[in-house]
Amino acid sequence: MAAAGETRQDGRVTALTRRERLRAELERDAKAAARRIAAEEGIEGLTLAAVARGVGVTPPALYRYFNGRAGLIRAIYDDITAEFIDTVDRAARRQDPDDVSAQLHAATQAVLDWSLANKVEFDLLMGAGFAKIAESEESIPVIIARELGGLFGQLFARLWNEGRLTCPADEEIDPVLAAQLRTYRSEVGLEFPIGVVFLMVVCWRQIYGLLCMAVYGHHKFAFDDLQPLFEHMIDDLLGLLGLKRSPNLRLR
Amino acid sequence: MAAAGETRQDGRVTALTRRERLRAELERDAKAAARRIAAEEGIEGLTLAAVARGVGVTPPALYRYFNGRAGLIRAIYDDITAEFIDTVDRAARRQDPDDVSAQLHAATQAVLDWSLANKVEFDLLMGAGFAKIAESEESIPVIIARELGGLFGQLFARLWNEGRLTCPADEEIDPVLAAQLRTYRSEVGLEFPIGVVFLMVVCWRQIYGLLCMAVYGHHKFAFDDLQPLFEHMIDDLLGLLGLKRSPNLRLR
DNA sequence: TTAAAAGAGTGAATACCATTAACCATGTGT
DNA sequence: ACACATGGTTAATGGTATTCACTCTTTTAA
Repeated sequence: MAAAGETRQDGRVTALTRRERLRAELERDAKAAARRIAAEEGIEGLTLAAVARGVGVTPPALYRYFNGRAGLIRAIYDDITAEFIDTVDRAARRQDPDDVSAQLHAATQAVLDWSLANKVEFDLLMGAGFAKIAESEESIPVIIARELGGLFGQLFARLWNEGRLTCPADEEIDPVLAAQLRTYRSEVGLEFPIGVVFLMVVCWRQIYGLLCMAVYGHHKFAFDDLQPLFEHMIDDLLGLLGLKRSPNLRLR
Repeated sequence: MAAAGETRQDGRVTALTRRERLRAELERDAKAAARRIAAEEGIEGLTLAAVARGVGVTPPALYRYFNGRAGLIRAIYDDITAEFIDTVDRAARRQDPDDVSAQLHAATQAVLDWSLANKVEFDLLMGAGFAKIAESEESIPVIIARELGGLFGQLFARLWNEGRLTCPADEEIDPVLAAQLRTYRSEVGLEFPIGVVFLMVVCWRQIYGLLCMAVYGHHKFAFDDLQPLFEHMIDDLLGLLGLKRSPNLRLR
């Protein structure tokens, strides 16, 4: 019976005790159930009771795994962030490493596609759901900005280093805005002039607008498919960076 | 006691019976309480029980006034829409009637200011809250777009009629996008070429992005005050329309 | 090997909430 | 004065989060 002596000092294989394995499984299943329910019913329909039913356990049991409903949401928030960043990162890496235009294009398209395919998750990461999580936690606000900003920032850095960007000089930027850009730069860990940071923010502001239009759909009555508007936007933005649409774009 | 014979055939003064007056008052108070609670607690904290407490009545009584919680939210949605449009409209009308630049600028600033001062309401009108209401109701999706689109559309119409706009010709626009623009134009009731409609949508996409950044605050860690970014944006957008910032702008 | 400790689940209890139904008081109009 | 519509009540149902006390099992240590 007690033949389960897997736990070795050298953590070679099956270094997990039975309890740890079951715990990991239930935690994984609970988060999966939570995401499925949230996607189907919306975030307000995500109840501990429903998750408990989904994994065949009573609601109080979930308190051994998450800090209540808020803790569960926070837990899937972290998963979703990782998944989102990974998706966008993969889309960029699928391009020719020297084709920055294609990488920017593909990454942006991936952001739109993921957001449309995961509306509830988008709301949690970058919409109203974010605000609720952010007010209770301290470290949250920077996560998504740092990860996504870092990803796009690498591409902007390459453009800057190649001398292909035209952007305002430090002195031309309004002092208040300049201070904000410096804060952003240091939080995200970027290493180019704030004029380039300004370009990033201008691009993001436009992308984000299209994203919210797509996800929240208050113009859905006319713009059911936002791809045409996206095509125009991406050309605009690439132009702003002195680029043209790459002929070698690979969208999976 | 029954001396309340106000109801005349000619509805001159006090054409309201006692019951009607009390009903109107409670409905008004309930909606006011609901908006106060929503602003303080967030939309998910808006419960019928809390509203009932606020107006000194038991929860079931509110069912005589609203179709449950969803009906109450729908009711304040209509109020909020009217208030929002009125606010923006006033800001535009406060300008010189011939100064279209100032009117556009002031209206846009008013949109930002109102959104920041009424984040929960913004979410209801143009964010995640909208999507939830829209899926149950049919007429909803067009309300805010028609009202706001009509308001800005008037100004774009003047610019177009004065021949000051440069925009793509009908043939230059991607057919799918053109169809969407025509749908939008007819729903909102605009009367200029779809190239001008395209300009409107491009502007709105950018404004909306800044709004969502401001309201949902996922860049708040660096851009606490979005006014500097707004200033840049408004110059960009006015430039896109062949305008310059008006020296006669009046922001209340 | 065996006993203590830690962990993970349960059921019961509390306290909210929405919603419906039955019922009662009162204002309204004939 | 009387019938009726209106607007409120209480009670009941069923859903939710959360805490607590308790039990069973696994793990760990003597």
